[in-house]
Amino acid sequence: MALDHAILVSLLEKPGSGYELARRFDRSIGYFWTATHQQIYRVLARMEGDGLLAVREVPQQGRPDKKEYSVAGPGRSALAGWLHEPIEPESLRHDLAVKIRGVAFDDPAALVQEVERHHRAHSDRLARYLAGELRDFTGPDAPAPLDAGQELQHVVLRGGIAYERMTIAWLDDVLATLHRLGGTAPTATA
Amino acid sequence: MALDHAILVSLLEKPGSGYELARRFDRSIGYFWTATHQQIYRVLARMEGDGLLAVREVPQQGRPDKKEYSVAGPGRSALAGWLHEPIEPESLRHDLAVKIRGVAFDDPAALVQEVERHHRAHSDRLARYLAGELRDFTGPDAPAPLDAGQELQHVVLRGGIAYERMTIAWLDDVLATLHRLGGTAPTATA
DNA sequence: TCTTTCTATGCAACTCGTTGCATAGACAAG
DNA sequence: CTTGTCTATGCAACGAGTTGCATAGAAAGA
Repeated sequence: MALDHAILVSLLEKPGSGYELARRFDRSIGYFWTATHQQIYRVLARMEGDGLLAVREVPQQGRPDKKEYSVAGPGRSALAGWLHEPIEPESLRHDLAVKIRGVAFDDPAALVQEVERHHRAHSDRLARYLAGELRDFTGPDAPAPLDAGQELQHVVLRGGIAYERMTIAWLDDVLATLHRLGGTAPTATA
Repeated sequence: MALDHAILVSLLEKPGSGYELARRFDRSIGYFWTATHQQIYRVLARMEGDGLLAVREVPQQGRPDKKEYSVAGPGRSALAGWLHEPIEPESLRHDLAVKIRGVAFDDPAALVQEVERHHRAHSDRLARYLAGELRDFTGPDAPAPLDAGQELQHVVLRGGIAYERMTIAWLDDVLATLHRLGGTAPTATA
């Protein structure tokens, strides 16, 4: 049910339409949560039906009307309640690790390109995160004293950055291991 | 569909029953994948129906009979095919990060205990992983020259260790941030 | 002009994953 | 002797998440 709460947080930070939420989930919220527009529209409809959200039809010129959602009183209470409930520490689901162990029954060299591809993808993400950090929190154009909300956004972003750095270092380790096992020289990455 | 492949890898490493698989998923495979016995039984039944697995009824004394599954030829091919397909770099789903951003609309101090609880859980996991590493790979009782399969298991375990270390460091960062915002002294953790 | 792209919303079908419950024999502890 | 725990398998229902498709107006480019 955490998508519900992610939506509540995002709408509290700024009201918006399902479409806008979907794009936020591709950007800042995407550091730690992903969702497709389908999921989002479905959940918005349900939460509005339950009275957690308020809708406002906003006519626009040059583009279709949109439904702007904002958090209603009961939605705020629901979020507050959830914040005080304990949640389980999450556990990983890492496909690539399955592949790595599977390659014991196949050719280790075959996985090198795949690992390099992931290495590039994570390096790209890291670059995007670092650019965002500079823009919003640590650069010259960032607000001088950050408010509480911005401090919290920053610490979450630092988590994303730490995750990408850790993953990149591990993928280097994986490449070195595959190299040792397969005798294949790893090509340069990033 | 990666559960299918995780099961194939696990059964190639060693054939076993659904019950045994469920326990492996709580242990070594659990470094990077989780599954309940329900999921496992359902997937085993489907894969056997598709001819990917072979079953053998094993009568046991003092306990119920079990069905020992092993990988059939088509299962091996299916795994090999998947190993050569590219997969998407995974994206995170981190409930705690949602909570952290949500606390901007609540009391930051309220989250301190929750974060400390997660800190302890990850410290415990790290300790278990390190103990496993010593036992199976780096300690005096470990096999002296590791074979390819063990090298691959080790590099995956190193990934789990790196993940837990990174997470613990980040939770320290989160606690310090909450402390700064809320003026609440963080209590000692682990 | 025609195609593509962007904004904006949504249905239908499906797979994946979780939760609760049921069964059943063997063993250990109270 | 009853309760609880461990092995071992499974059904039913639900909720979460993905994929494919459909619609529709406006703008931009070939």
